[in-house]
Amino acid sequence: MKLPETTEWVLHCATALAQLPDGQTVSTGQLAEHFGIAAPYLAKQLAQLVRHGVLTATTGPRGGFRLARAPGDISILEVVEAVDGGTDPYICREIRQQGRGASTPDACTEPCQLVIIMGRAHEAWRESLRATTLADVVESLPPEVPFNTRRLLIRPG
Amino acid sequence: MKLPETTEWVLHCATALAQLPDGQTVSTGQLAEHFGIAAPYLAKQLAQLVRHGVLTATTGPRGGFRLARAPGDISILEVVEAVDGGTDPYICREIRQQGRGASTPDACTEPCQLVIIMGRAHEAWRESLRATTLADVVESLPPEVPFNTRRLLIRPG
DNA sequence: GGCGTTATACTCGGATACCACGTGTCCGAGTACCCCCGG
DNA sequence: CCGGGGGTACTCGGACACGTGGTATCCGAGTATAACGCC
Repeated sequence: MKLPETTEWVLHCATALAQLPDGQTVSTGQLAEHFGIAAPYLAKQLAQLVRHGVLTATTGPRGGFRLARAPGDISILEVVEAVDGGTDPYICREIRQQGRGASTPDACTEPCQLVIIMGRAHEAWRESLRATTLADVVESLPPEVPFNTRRLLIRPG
Repeated sequence: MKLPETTEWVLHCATALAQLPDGQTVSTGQLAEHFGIAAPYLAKQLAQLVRHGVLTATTGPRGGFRLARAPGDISILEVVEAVDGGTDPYICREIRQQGRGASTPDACTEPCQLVIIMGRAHEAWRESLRATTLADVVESLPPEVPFNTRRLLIRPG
């Protein structure tokens, strides 16, 4: 079980955007250079965040990405599931109804116990990520980090 | 983020083994036929469980697999991590120390906040799965299921 | 009839191909800005 | 000096190859069993 490698990218990008003044846009190229990662692939992931309503994109000169809402209204879960897809890691193919030991259909009115258990665990994971917002992350950073982020990402002019 | 498809296989196999009398062994072929799945690939996964100390294997005629410990001492987490590998889904490559916006090393004495958040969520997931044992699963099954399992998996002779 | 030996058949374990999804890259469509020209 | 129009350069968005890890399969090593022959 593993998340896409780009999860770290988008989390850091979202955190960086949360440190900027409202309405400030940052382009893919800026973010890629800021973190030392491949720009085209990053663009693909940021587009995914736009599609899920986490970011807002602006085209043209001085365009780029910005948070779609206030940092306090965007949970880590939203960012992670936007890039990952948000599908349940455990999928039940109802093998209890297959093969020689298949249960009768009337014994399967209740969902499989294992699905319930795995689902509870996944929901615990989601709940844990839902409890933290981008604002919380920014709050817990060393004070000099937001200062540097603003200095480096706010475009001259 | 997704678990191997075989996770469902091994969970059901472990549950089935937990329904049998102590010491009773079941071969790969029996389990494969019981659930209607591919035998060779299932064997590979069961070997994985043996390597992680969840099952015990016996070779030769009337051999096969059985639980390594009592059902009440084997958690769902053990089974899942045995087949999945148990690695953290989120891996931190420390991109905060890379690129133009790299933080100074002395600002990185504390681990990245995002790692902590993601780690907490993963631990919540693990804790949820650790709380349930195979005995709990068997307990919650309809009464006729263990009866049928024993009837079908205990070998004649 | 009892015991030792041998042959057998059944079991697991590791090594070997195949395929899908994540990874990485590119080029085209669209738009806000800026400059230039005319009034 | 002011307003409008066109060009330009910058931006995002979708379409196109590549590689790694999960999926699927096979065959060989090892062992408890069972039969058989001998004592």
